[in-house]
Parts: sequence; C-alpha cells; structure tokens
Amino acid sequence: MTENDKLTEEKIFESATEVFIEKGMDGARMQDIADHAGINKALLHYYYRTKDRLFNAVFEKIAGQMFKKFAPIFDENLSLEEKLRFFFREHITFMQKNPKLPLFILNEFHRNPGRIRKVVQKIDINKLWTVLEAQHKEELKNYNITRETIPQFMTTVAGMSVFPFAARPVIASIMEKMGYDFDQYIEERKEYAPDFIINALKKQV
Amino acid sequence: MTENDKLTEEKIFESATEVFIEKGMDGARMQDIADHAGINKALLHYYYRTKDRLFNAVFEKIAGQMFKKFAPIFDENLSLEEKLRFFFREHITFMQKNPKLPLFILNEFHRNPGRIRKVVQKIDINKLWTVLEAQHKEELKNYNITRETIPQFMTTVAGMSVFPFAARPVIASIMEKMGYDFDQYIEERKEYAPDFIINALKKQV
DNA sequence: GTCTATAGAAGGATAGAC
DNA sequence: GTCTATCCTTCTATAGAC
Repeated sequence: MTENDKLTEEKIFESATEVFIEKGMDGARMQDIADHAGINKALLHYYYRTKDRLFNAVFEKIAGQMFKKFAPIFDENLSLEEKLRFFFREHITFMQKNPKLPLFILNEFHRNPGRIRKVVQKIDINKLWTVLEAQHKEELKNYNITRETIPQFMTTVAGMSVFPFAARPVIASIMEKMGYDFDQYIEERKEYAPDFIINALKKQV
Repeated sequence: MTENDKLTEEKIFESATEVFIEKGMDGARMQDIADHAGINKALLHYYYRTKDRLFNAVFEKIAGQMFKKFAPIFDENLSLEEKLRFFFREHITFMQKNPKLPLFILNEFHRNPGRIRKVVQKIDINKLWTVLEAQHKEELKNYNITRETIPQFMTTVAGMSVFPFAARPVIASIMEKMGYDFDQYIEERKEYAPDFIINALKKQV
C-alpha cells in the first residue's frame, strides 16, 4: 500500500517532470501528465492539489540538480586548470543526459523571478570568491582574473557550457546544414572549452 | 482611413510583440494584447484571424532582426579582430535595447523547431566559412581556427554575447548579492568578450 | 473598421462512488 | 487510493449591430 503510494506518486512526479520540461509551465496540460503516467487526472490533484504545486515540486528538484554541479568545484583539491577541466567534463556530461534542462530553467526563472531567490539563497556565493582567492593565490598571479572581472569570467565559463544546450535547436540545425554532427561537437567541447579559457586567461609573458 | 488602418494594425502588432515576448506563445492572452493596444479583442481577429497567425508574424520579424545582426560581419572590410570587436559592440548594444529577445527566440525555436528552417534558410551559411577563409587567409595562420573547430569558435562567440541576456534573471540576482551591477557588467562585456576571444585564439609563439 | 455579445472548446479542479 | 462524471472558469473565435 504505502509501497504502492510511493510508486504512484513517483510515477506522477516523473511524468510531470518530462511534460513540464518539454512544454513549460504554461504549455503543459494536466491531462498530458496523467496520460503519460497512465493514470487519471483526478489522481494528480489527490497527490499534489494544484498544477502550481506540482510544478514547484518539479522545478525545485531540477534547479537543484543543475546548480549542484557547480558546487564540487570548491571542495576538490585541484589546481585552477584542473578544476576548469573537471567542471566542463562533469557539467556537459550531465547536460548530455538532460539536454533540455538549461532552457527550461532559464525560461521559468524569467517567467517567475521569485523562484530565483530560493535557489540562489542556498548557494553561498561569497564563498566563491573567497575560496578562489584563498586556494589559488599563487596561481592567480599568472591569470587575468581580478575581483573586478570575476563576473565576466564566471559567466563566460557558465555560458560556454550551457549555451550550446540552450540554443541546441538552432545550432544543431545550422550544423546539419554544414555537415557537422551536434553530438560530436558537444563531446569535443569538454576539451575545447577549458583549453580555450585557459589560453585566454594566461598572461602573455 | 487607410492611414488609420495602418495605425491600428501596427498598434496591434507592437502590443502583440511586447506581450508575446514577455509571456511566450502559450502564456500570452489575446485579451492582454487587446488591452495593451487599447482596442477590442475582436479586432485582433479581424486583422490577424488567429492567435497563431499573429504570433507567427511577430516571431518572424523578431527572429529576422536578431540574425541580421550577424550578417554585416561578412561584408565589412575589416580585419578579423576588428570584426569581432564590431560584432560584440553592435550585437550587445542591440540586446541592451531588447534584453528579452534572446530567451524568447531560443524558447520558441525549441517549442516549434519547424520555425528554424525558415530563418536558417535565409542565411547563406556556407558563405560563412568561405568568406572567413578567403578574406582572412593570412590572418588565420596566426589563430587557432580550423575548419574542424569552426563550430566551437562560432558558438563560443555567439554564446558570450547572448548568454548573459538569456540568463539575465539568474545572473543579475547573483550579482546583486555580490555587489556588482548588471548593466555595467554588460557594458564592460563589449570589450571583455573580444579581448578574451582574441587572446584565446592567438597561437603562442 | 470597430464594438458588444456570445458561442464553443479546453483545461483545472472537485464530488462522490467504489 | 483510484476512478467516472461534472462543475466552473478561462480563452479563442465568430456573429451581428453600428
């Protein structure tokens, strides 16, 4: 019974996740989710009361997953270069398995900016710069990274990883026309991105 | 009369543009658009028959504007470095005036991949590499750009320009918490991005 | 060309039986 | 806990008067 409940609830949650990611909050239909889960519409309301609550449950989990991928960077005992390589490998691999998450998250953040606080609050952002400064004091001398350009640097890193997936439909379409393969392009990006960034940051001697 | 018609039609079109960009196709309501234009709902249908047609009209114009910004690059008689600087200055300035376009476009492309063909077809993509190769044959010898890495290079350029706007809600929220100003960050990016890329591409001698 | 009124369909939510 | 049936609101779209 309780075993069965869990199964139904999870089935609903998983179906909702898929449908919401594909169609977004506004485009998703409760009927779609019910069909997808192989159950009745009324059951959705039994477990989650409203569409809004169901969506929130889904969104918080997903957004959490996405941002967690940024965290280990600060705990690993690696050099700056190794951290960059580690990040792109892990983050891009995660998105290969969940290619539609980036656009979904960016989109729903835009639709409902209130959601951002919840997620951002959980991350100790100030730790970011502190750790960078403390753990890599010596290394930073060789790179063009300063307190002033941290936002530029961080968004460049994030963008090089996320943008190809957020813009996948366009990029894949253009590449197809030019004879490139999107999946291979993504695979290569795990190396290209950190190489590119490290090159850009190195101070010319 | 004909003068007035034009005005009404344009007013509808502009209102629709604003509402669609803000809420997306699924989230937008014909009533919102009518209210925004200060007219009656029925008039929308008189001019555009259906919500779908109205949306398509809006989308095609907007997507066109966005991609046009990439075109002049190939006609200008500039060095590769100058083209990069030119692109980031123009493209980012355009998005400063239309900060919500990028996410809107990426999103609707994802929802309706069929739209992509229409836009992509208009661009002579093969010309891209041909021009690059022809106009900058000598310069390319000094850069890490090959036929194989063109996709990596192009998407990196596009991403450095577009991503900050697509992810604006998150980025702005994080920056606020850290004491940075988003608008200033964007302004600085017009210089930072081309500097960064040129540095990354230069072959170490 | 512009309005009011309304048809008609769709979707979220609930009542009630099992 | 799960289903069927149904309510009620919302939204697109049209009919018809001015």
